[in-house]
Amino acid sequence: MGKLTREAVVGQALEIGDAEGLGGVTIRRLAQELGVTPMALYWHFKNKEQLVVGMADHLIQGFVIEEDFSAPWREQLHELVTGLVRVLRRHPCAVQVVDEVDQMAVPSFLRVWDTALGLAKRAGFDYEESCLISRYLLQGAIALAGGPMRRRCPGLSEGEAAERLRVKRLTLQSLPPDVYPHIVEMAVPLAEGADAGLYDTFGVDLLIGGIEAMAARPHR
Amino acid sequence: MGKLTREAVVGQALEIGDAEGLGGVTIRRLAQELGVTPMALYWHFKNKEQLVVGMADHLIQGFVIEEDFSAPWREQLHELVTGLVRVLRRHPCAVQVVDEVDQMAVPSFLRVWDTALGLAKRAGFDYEESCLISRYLLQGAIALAGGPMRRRCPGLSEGEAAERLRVKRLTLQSLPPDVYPHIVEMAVPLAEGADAGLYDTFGVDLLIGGIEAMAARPHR
DNA sequence: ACCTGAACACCGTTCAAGT
DNA sequence: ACCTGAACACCGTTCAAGT
Repeated sequence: MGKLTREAVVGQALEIGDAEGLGGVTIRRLAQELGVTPMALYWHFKNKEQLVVGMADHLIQGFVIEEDFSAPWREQLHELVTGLVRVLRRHPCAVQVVDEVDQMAVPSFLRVWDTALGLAKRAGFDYEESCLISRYLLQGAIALAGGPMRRRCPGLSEGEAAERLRVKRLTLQSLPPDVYPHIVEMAVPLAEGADAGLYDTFGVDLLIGGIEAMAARPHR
Repeated sequence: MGKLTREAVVGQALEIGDAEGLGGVTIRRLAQELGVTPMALYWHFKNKEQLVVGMADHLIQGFVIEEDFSAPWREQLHELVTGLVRVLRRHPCAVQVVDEVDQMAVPSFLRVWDTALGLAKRAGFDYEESCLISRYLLQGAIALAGGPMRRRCPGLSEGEAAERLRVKRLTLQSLPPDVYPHIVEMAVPLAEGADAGLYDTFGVDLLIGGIEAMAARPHR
């Protein structure tokens, strides 16, 4: 039995989170799977919140965009968003983790944020606006990574997922059509979610498009 | 002691949630404050999840946008988003509730969604795109209502909030400037969050702007 | 129909103690 | 420095039973 390190704990936590959702990540459960007492974890992490911060940091680690000052800012922003989405997609529980955590406490997230801020400034936005823009972008990327309706459900098998989807579709279809006409009509695409490729490109274009529109209009 | 009704339970739950955050809303706590056994609540709600669904439904209840077919769709969309943001702002815990709940299980949320879907169709988007657009809009509105950094912290007094803000600012300012140059530089606006008015109008314009950009470009 | 009592299987965390 | 044991104050939920 190897030593109990911060990385070992975070790794195991991510494994549980990916398999069963963040709800399954528990100090006691974690300790059990690591062959150790629950209280052992408290030497490595101040509390559970810090454990989740560790998970989030590990997740985003290794995503670095080099600031290429020759490329136009819109392309850089595009790359930033698509890159972040791709990184978050690598772990099923990533969005759940990043959503719950205090993002300002996650170093690797702050790095991404810093880059976004720089790009917003370069695009000509002032201080306050750059803050909004950057938050908007990162939040948007996370929402995109939550992706085509596959949200909030790590922790169920192949067949279970298909069954769940069928139930969701039927639920929507059996809604009263006079009060939810469009939802009933579009029950199929709503339940299934869009094609992943379309979803991503469309979503990113939407985000960047909104920002470009703001950049183009006259500031007071 | 009046009777224990669904509404009484939801009302008390919202009161706790507004004062201390959704984390304070507990079956046992709720029962205690209502002068009743925890198990009494299980006659009125199948489980805690359904309680939260009830909270969410109550929150969005009463927000209805009449479909005005004479107005252009962009104005209607604008009104939809600003209206939703305003409704969510009425309760400090609203965003937390709506974020956690399975939105498809909340009737009043489905009504808003249905309206958004109809407007997207009217704007000329096809089925799949309308699904994306509508999700994007509602998710965006919720994120906006989470607002200028006031996120995730119902449940602390006036002074505590000010202190927390000061700490946050200092934390950001004392970050290593060589690795987080822009964050350190913009620590003040980042920590304080933007002016609420600017935040909302800017955010809504960003959302609608992105959609208009997509509507204007040629579809394949 | 509406609520209680007792019990089950969980949580996070603290604090003193061991090696 | 690194981990354990015992205890505290919580959770959600089930199930049989009361009125």
